[in-house]
Amino acid sequence: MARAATTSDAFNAIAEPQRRDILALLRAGERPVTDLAQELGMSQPGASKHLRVLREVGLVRVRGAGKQRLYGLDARGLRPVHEWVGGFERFWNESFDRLDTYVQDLKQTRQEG
Amino acid sequence: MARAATTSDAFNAIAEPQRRDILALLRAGERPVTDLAQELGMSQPGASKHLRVLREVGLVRVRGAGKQRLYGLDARGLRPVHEWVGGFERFWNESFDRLDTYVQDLKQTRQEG
DNA sequence: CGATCATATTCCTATATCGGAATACGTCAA
DNA sequence: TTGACGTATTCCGATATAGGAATATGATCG
Repeated sequence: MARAATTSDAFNAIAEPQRRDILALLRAGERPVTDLAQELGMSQPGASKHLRVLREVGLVRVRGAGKQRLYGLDARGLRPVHEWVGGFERFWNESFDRLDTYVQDLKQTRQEG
Repeated sequence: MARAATTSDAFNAIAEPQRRDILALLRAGERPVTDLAQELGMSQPGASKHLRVLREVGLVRVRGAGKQRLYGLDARGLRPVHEWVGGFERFWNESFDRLDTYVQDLKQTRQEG
């Protein structure tokens, strides 16, 4: 098998830097495709494709506005990502000396299972 | 071009669910490959490959212990991820006037695939 | 040395990407 | 309708994956 689809979840969708850039831009409000493409220095089809991925994982919503289609942020899908990564917070806040001690501590008290 | 390498950064490395599982397990302390493989129901070569990716992005470090190699967590690389995602926190916590407006809009306009 | 355990790498295949170019689709204005 | 604009899709090629099987490397001990 190959790598999981970019559309399989938010983790995969935001692995692409350009898609992260798009999401960041959309915090300022809704925008049409061409706007995003120009601002981020990518082609219009390129932007459309990235937006399709973001839409499929639910990180972005579209709304027709005349000739244009306005893309807007829907950040709710990022919450699980934030929570998962947040589960490691104590580990990057600890110094490595303390981390080693902590690890040894765990080894000794691993009886609990 | 193809998708960015899984080893290009933490974002890509943690896009794979099994690698996230490995990292989660390692919070309890260092572990040898076979241990991880068995606990997560994957093959030994499979675990080794995932650990290689994690090591290349610096999320994991190894230390030889006799015949074994103990893998340990180095979560510092997750901090940038946490911070990036955290930049959207107010958007999923917000009461979301804009989103609500948008939803009402949808009811009036036509659907979108 | 030779045997054995622990781990890493290689080879293979099916699949999925990203980007560019060309093109199709959709909507509005005259 | 026609034309023009905004956007989406399709086709293409190069690349890279995850996983299984087989094998290679490494370390320890008798």
